[in-house]
Amino acid sequence: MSEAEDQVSDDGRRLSAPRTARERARAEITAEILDAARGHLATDGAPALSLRAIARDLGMASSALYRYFKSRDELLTRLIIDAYDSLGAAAEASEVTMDRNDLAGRFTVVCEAVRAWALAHPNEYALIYGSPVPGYVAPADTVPPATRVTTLLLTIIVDAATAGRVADADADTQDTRALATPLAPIRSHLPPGVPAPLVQRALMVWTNLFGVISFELYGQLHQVVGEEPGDRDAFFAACIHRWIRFSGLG
Amino acid sequence: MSEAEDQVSDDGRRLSAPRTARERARAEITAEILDAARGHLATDGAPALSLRAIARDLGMASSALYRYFKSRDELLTRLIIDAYDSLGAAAEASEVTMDRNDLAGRFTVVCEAVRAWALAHPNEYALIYGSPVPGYVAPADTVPPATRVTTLLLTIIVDAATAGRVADADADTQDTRALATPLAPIRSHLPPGVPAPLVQRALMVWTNLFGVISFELYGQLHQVVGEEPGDRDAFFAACIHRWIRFSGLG
DNA sequence: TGTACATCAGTGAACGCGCGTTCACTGATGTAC
DNA sequence: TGTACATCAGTGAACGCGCGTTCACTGATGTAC
Repeated sequence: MSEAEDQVSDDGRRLSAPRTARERARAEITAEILDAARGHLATDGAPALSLRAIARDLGMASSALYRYFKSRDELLTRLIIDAYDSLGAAAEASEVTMDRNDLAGRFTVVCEAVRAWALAHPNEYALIYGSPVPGYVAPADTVPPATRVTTLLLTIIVDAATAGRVADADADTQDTRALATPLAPIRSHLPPGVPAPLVQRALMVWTNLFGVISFELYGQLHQVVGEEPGDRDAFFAACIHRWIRFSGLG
Repeated sequence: MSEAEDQVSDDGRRLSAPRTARERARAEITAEILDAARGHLATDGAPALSLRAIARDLGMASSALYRYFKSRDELLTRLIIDAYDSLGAAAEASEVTMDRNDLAGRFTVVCEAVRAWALAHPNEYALIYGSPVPGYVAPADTVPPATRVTTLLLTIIVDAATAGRVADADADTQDTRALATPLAPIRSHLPPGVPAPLVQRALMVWTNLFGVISFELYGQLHQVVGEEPGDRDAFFAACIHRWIRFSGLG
């Protein structure tokens, strides 16, 4: 690892260069396995993900996969981490294009990026935000990538608070004390001084964002919100609009 | 069917009396199969639900199950319908105990009943509100029981609106026109005259309720909201409090 | 630069398992006369 | 009330399939001298 640093190839493209042909091939085939796995994810869902089916796709013996992943669970873990990272990267990429002072704009593009990613990768979304795969327990290294989107959303709302730009949190203050202990875990990751009621509101927006997207994806909006082009977009836009006001961003 | 009406037994208990021993046995064994299935659901989740495992539990040949259910999918459908009905009944039972005029109270007990049911039946909850079981398509008769909780929640908010008890929906009116088409499906099931922005807010509360519960159940609140006794209760209570205000109930 | 040895990718057979569904059959329960 | 026939529940074997994982082996790639 310490020797395999990034290099710049002759034509100037950046690549995280595996030096030997073996390492290069290994990286490529690992990527092919993951791609094939994501293909099956999209068709059959995570619980039905089969190493043998992936091997068949790639025209190799199923036992060969064990040179790349120790077990089916390790493959699943990798897919989960990659999905969180893919979603996180998409959200972050949208967010950095916005003016730092346009808090409502930053928030809006993050919500839209999350939804767009979910609609484009429904089974990867289900893998990370759907019901857990039975019998699989996510190891600890899935946690950091999982926090990227959460962090992004909370940061925006907290940025507003620290800049003194939050709207009056009205009667919220009445449960400030009741929320101190329950919200302690997340508040320990935030700068000090963010009032608990605001964190509460931010978490509600966060859960609502994924709640709406999950309902849209899993068919729960059937016969509730129209399915014509633009109907769900309009509904989602109206959600964003109200989340911004609810969390004091605009 | 037309002959198998409800009857009252000698000791006064009401039973939907199957007249013959055969019909009685059939009803009992059907119930045992469903109970065993729910047991496996709790352990292994819906995708791994196995007819053979259920048959083993009941000490009968796996082929015997086909006298009760045409296929695994039919069993799943029945479990889904029963789960929606069980949740709906729990919510309705809580709601009717409240004073009709106490809108916030009615709303609160419904939210609490839904969460309590979900925590008590996590895998049945996942069956109906989690990622869909791959390869299974829910038939039309799962739709009516699915609407019970939704109807209940929307009814309360709409009751408030028709009684002129909704708080001013402030700047909401600006997207009244944009929401007309997207929200047409659900509004066709509501009394006329309920303003679109209010329906929008009601749907946001509805999606948020299930979003919060799903996150709690699927472990997404880990390191966000405390896990000590009462922490999640307090967080949820604070959610309810804000939903009531957000939807104009109090 | 060439050779000897170590590392690694990939094979194919096998182990042991579980699954949904069908089918011909037996024996008990219900029904019509 | 008794008998003959039809209906139904349950059996056990079988079909055809798929799965994750292990193992001894071959042949190619990489490395040290």
